[in-house]
Amino acid sequence: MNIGQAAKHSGLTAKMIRYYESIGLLTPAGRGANGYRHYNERDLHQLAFIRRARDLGFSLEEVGKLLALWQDRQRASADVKALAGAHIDELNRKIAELVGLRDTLQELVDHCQGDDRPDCPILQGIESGCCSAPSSRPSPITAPGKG
Amino acid sequence: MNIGQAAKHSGLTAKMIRYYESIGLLTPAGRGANGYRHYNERDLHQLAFIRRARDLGFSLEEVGKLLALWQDRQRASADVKALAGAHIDELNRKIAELVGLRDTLQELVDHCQGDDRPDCPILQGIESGCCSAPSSRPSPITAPGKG
DNA sequence: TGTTGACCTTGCCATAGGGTTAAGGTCGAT
DNA sequence: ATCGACCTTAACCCTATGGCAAGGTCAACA
Repeated sequence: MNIGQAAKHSGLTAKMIRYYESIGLLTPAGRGANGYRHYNERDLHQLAFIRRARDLGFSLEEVGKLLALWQDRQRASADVKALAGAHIDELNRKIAELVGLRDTLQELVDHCQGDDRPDCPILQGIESGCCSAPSSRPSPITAPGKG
Repeated sequence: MNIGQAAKHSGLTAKMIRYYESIGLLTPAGRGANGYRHYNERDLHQLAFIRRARDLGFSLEEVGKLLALWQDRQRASADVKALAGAHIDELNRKIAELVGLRDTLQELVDHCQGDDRPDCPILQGIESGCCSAPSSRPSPITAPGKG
């Protein structure tokens, strides 16, 4: 099976699969005489695993560790649990951060008339740093790619 | 005042200030005979505004719009409120997404013994996509820069 | 005067997670 | 022989920022 078919079956894109191979997340796929990558059932299974781990918000680095554990029949489930637990902690940290931002901003918005006059507590709040400013710079939360 | 001092006073870094200038977020700073940028009180005020808007999680693009509104004495506060409201919506969307991921993952973790045996519902869950998979790919949430 | 160190300049590389496009090779079918 | 659909690598785009390098400037000190 070629990369296009593997992409469709796994829910990834061909680009992603090549990228994952290039960063060593995947062992290089076998190649035909024409240079095309080919994938068997086991490869598909692995791609699907990666896809779902990504869906759960694991970074590629974490996915790599999960893959290693997945393929290690001697693994201790405690290791997996620790990895997942660390990810949950990270998610909780980000959630708390975003909630803090939202609440601060919501407070400003609630005090803004939102009419055609220029007076605006939101701008004043940003200008003067009045409201409970988040303790530190929020971690970089990138805008979604484009949709 | 040179860029280093302006950076310290605003809480940004010199690098950020140059970057903001390069992308047109800031009008180019004045230069001395030696080519050094210099900043006055008004500039500092603007830098501080940007810094606090970033702290509230606005993207640089949004900060640009906020700056324009801030400097427009004819603005309608409704425009500011709309911008802030859209940002709150975006924050809420991201929060809901992260909460969904966390809950799914937490459920898997709760079912894992976490001992030295290899049996692991977490890996099984990822493998089979058993648990309520998030409806779509989570938006890319980058890891924090480095700390 | 010479040197040292702190500061400034520009510019390139890197990050995550790809999207998009380009230039070209391969394949099956007509 | 040619066409479209597929594949290959490569390269540049995005966010927002850190890091590093090579070189110019400046103030202070011997």
